[in-house]
Amino acid sequence: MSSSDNNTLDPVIPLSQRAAAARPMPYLDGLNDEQRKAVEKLDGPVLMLAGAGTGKTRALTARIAHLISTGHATPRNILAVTFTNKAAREMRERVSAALGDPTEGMAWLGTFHSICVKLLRCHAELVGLKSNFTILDTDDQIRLLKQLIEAEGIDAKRWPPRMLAGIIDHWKNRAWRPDTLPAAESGAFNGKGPKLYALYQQRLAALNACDFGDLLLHMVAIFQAHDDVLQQYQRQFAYILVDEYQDTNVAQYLWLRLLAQGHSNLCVVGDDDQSIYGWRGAEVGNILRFQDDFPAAKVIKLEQNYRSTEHILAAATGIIAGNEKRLGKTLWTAAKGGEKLRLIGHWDGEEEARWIGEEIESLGQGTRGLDPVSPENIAILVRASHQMRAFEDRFLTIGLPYRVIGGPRFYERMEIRDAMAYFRLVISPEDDLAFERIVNTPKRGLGDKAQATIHDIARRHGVSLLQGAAIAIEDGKIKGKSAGELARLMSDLTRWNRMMRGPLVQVTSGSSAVIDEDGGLVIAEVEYGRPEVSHIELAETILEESGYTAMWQNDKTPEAPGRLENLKELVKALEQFENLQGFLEHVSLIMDNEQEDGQAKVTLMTLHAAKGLEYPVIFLPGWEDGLFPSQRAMDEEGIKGLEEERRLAYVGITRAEELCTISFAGNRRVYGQWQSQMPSRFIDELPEAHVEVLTPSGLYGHQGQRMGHAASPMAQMQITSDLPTRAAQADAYNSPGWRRLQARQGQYGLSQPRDSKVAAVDSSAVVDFEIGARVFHQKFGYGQITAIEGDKLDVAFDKAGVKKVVARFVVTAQSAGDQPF
DNA sequence: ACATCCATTATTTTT
DNA sequence: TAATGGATGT
Repeated sequence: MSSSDNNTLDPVIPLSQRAAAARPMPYLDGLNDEQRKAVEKLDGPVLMLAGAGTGKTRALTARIAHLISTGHATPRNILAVTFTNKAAREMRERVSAALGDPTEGMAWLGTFHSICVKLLRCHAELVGLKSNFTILDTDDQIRLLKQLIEAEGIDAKRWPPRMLAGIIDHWKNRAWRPDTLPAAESGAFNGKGPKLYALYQQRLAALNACDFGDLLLHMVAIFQAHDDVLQQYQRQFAYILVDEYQDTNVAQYLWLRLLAQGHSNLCVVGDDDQSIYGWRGAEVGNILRFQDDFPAAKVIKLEQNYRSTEHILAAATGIIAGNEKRLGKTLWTAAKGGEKLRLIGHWDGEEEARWIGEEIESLGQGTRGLDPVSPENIAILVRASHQMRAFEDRFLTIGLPYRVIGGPRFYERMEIRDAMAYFRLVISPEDDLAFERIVNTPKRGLGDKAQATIHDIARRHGVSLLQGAAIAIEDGKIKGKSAGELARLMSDLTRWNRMMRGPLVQVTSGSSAVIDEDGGLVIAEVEYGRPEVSHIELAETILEESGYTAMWQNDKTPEAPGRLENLKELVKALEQFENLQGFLEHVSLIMDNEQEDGQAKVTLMTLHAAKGLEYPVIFLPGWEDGLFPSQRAMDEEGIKGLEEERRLAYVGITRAEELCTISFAGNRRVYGQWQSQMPSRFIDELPEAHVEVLTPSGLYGHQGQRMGHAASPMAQMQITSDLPTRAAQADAYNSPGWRRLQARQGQYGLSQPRDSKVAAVDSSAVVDFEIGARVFHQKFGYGQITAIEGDKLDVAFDKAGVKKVVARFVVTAQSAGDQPF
């Protein structure tokens, strides 16, 4: 927008805006037309459909900058919601950069949860909480549920607390409270679900606590029941922006709708094709229905992709086209050329890992005319985390540095949670869950019996467990060594609490009477200002004096040093906070602990964890039916599940900038059992014109020989015939792609299983098998054919049991020499 | 109260 | 296979 335009601006545009338009808006530079529309359409509902790699974060941050710099809103009038802290942080940084000014304000940029905590602390009393309520994490939640289940006399083994937690979570995602639970849910958890849900909520209220789901649910309840509060925030949040809208659940949807009601200045950004969290309550319907909810909505599609080559985009587009319910977008790129997506099959999972390891090494050298690729530009994306093991094993043996993203979060680790329980108990002595966690950690001789006693007494007196413990000792219910240890713990807690609150200074004149924490009357004056020690020193003291550090120092298990390391990390993390309270306040919501040591590493993660990320080189292993798409997703959710899996495939492929390699294995160990695998049905959905098939170094040549670099140019070929588009068809081995792969292997004279004494089975050999014939399989050993279906055989193996195997993985026993190796 | 053994059961995960 | 958790034994 050049300044000369100002004079010709439509007079309808307010002066403020015209004046503002005269100011430089660098954040608008370089936006494409669609992005720009999304940025400039500030009022009214906007649905920004942003495909992968289309610069949505850029558009979103520019929009915020535009809102502010045109004077439409001040930072505190903008509500910007994300799903993860990482996304929030990133957005905050980019808004600051766009405005060329460290954003003061933007107080309401954060995750759904962090924003709700903030709001709920102000209005907690409206849902029967105190504003200092604690937030339970999954672990606390499960322990609490377990108690409730057992109290109901239900067998916790048949009806595991985890399951109930899942059910309650699901209900909360749907914004169902115990009193509004649909009748259809009454049978949940053996019919006890609804009752336990109600009990659980009661228990939470009594503990002055809530879980993650409650944060939203309580706010929705408050907004629904207290119009004045709702109106206050409707006025305050004049403009609302939501990132990853396709991931919102019902509760989040309701929350947003309540807030946006009225002004409707709601801009949601998302991609229905990247909705991969249905299993945890996300409703794709929210984004699909947006135009119905807000008929005036302006829909803007961002389709120009700035990330990937045209082949990669075409492959992704081909895959996602298999889904029915879509808003419909087609990614395109201005950049031409690049590598086709590569496809390769392997004998088994280990070979797949070996091949990828070698491929990464050779990419590092620069191969196939590509520039050398450093490991940090490479990621391996798996469907399920157990698939990572093969890669870790392999990378460890070849010394390839890697990092794993995901896995248990820092603050979920046992030692971190223990330490935090100590802190919690120091701060709030009535935190029963924290007390339970650490009474006997380290061991203080307080076993089940002693703990039950304390529980009992506390309940009878209607006091906290800590106070109950004191009574138990006084009454002599706990005696001897245990009593001594317990008393020591209690006095320690009191002492640490004093250290935290600062010294009590005796005053000679003008003294005042104060009731102290233990209920005693003291003549004292609290000196505000400096506590005796910093919260960091206090934390160290607590861990030291409680014997917690010593416990791990004496532990001889291999993970003990790591745990001590983590404790040090924890203490270090405290530096970012003013005090322990501040730390605990935020730790349950914030704290993704990703420290880098600067070494270039290959990244290993799940497809889910990869959403939003991009890498020049991506490997997508394990594309086998049952693994990916996951059997369970298909069994439990049917077509819906399959479509979500397909979106996952789409997400995976679109992470790649330059090179994307999909692979699968013919055999894989599943739960310790070797299983014959069929290539993923998604493989045949790839548009062949954009795929290059790499002949495996040998579906049979799995052992011994290192064939140099497996992707030798000689072995490359391209598919030229048509792949029919087909929906899920059971037998992938009949697919043209697979048949061609087979044919090619024959042609290139692949090596045989080392232990087999015969030539490769050509495809005509399939018909030679008969029921009852004795056969040999490289992995399963010898066995007898019990059934033949097309090219799949049911074989009763001598050792491995009955398996369905593909005929080409089997040779006749005679030709193999029917002797065990 | 603690150690050891056996049975069970296996996605995806943020807050 | 391998990790976990609960029951059993010392």
